[in-house]
Amino acid sequence: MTTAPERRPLPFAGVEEILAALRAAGHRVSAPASQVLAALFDADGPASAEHIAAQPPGLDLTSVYRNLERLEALGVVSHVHAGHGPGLYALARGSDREYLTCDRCGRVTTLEPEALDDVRDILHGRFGHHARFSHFPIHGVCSDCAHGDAGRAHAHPHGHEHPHAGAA
Amino acid sequence: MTTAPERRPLPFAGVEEILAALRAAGHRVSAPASQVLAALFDADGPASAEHIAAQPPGLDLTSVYRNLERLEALGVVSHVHAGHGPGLYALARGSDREYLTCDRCGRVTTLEPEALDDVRDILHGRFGHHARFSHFPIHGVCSDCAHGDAGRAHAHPHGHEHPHAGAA
DNA sequence: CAGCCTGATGCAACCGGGTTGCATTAGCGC
DNA sequence: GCGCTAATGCAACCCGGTTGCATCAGGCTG
Repeated sequence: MTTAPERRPLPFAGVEEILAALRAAGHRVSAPASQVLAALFDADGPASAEHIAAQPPGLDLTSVYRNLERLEALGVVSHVHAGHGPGLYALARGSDREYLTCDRCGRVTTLEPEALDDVRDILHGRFGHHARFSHFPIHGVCSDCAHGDAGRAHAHPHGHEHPHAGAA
Repeated sequence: MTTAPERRPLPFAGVEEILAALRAAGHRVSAPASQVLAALFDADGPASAEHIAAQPPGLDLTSVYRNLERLEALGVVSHVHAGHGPGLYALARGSDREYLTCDRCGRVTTLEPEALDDVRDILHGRFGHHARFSHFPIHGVCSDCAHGDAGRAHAHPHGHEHPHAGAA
């Protein structure tokens, strides 16, 4: 799951529907698989594999990564690289989400893709570049951090953000 | 040098000027230091530490990283994270460069910062987000890869780009 | 409902990018 | 030329993530 995910996200309603899709794709539904899904449904924003593995009974990290990989191949999950930390995984309901991340507090803001259509148009017109902000987000400083505390913000004063979940 | 570089890039003319600045800052000018600088002047685009270390006599990677760190602290060098691979380092002449990178061929395109002023304005107006594309670039697919080969391109067919130097 | 095939698990080892500790080397100001 | 101290270069380590492999168990099949 290290390369850019280009498969279409699937629309789906609940865990059961996804488990059915897994079985339909020839996969088995094991306890870790459902726990990973449950964690993704619980999270309110992209979450790291480590965060997902830490859900109650305690999952093996390798298994979490392999489940995320399967789910991503199915179009049910996508991941984003928000800075230096671990990749963050989220359910890929409907169309591709795009992200803004704050380099100071680590906040990840999820956007509907249309919200950046004009930006994409500018980049395409000017450079012929087809920009995507879904796998590698737009970095910068969020409004809170910009004026709020004149610099470093609430969450992670070191600039070494450890984002496990952010805003939806 | 793992965090966002926010110091102002210095304008400078040549290696000698930088060496003088190093000495003025209380640093010593050793052979590895000059070799790193020479490699940066030779490269035509951002280069990885490994690439820099591979210059003829062969430098120790640790030393290369430490020199890059010093140079970055001086405002002479900046680095950009272009995807999953290693960080890429370049001379930071004048103002902050910004970057577009192609996820297919690994090409890194360097832009003058004014080239994205309108994009920054949109993002600031719409989300209050102060975007920077100098440390984490805009990802996507370059025009060559987009139509050219209808997909994967010239350089690194695996999508596992190994960018050591790109376009200036 | 038991059996079997095969996919999934969980552990350990490994990998790439980068950092840290530390003894040794060497800049450079005096 | 001396000596102080920064810089080097090696080894060990860290973190995020992947791979190998023996074991376990999901779920189709009879």
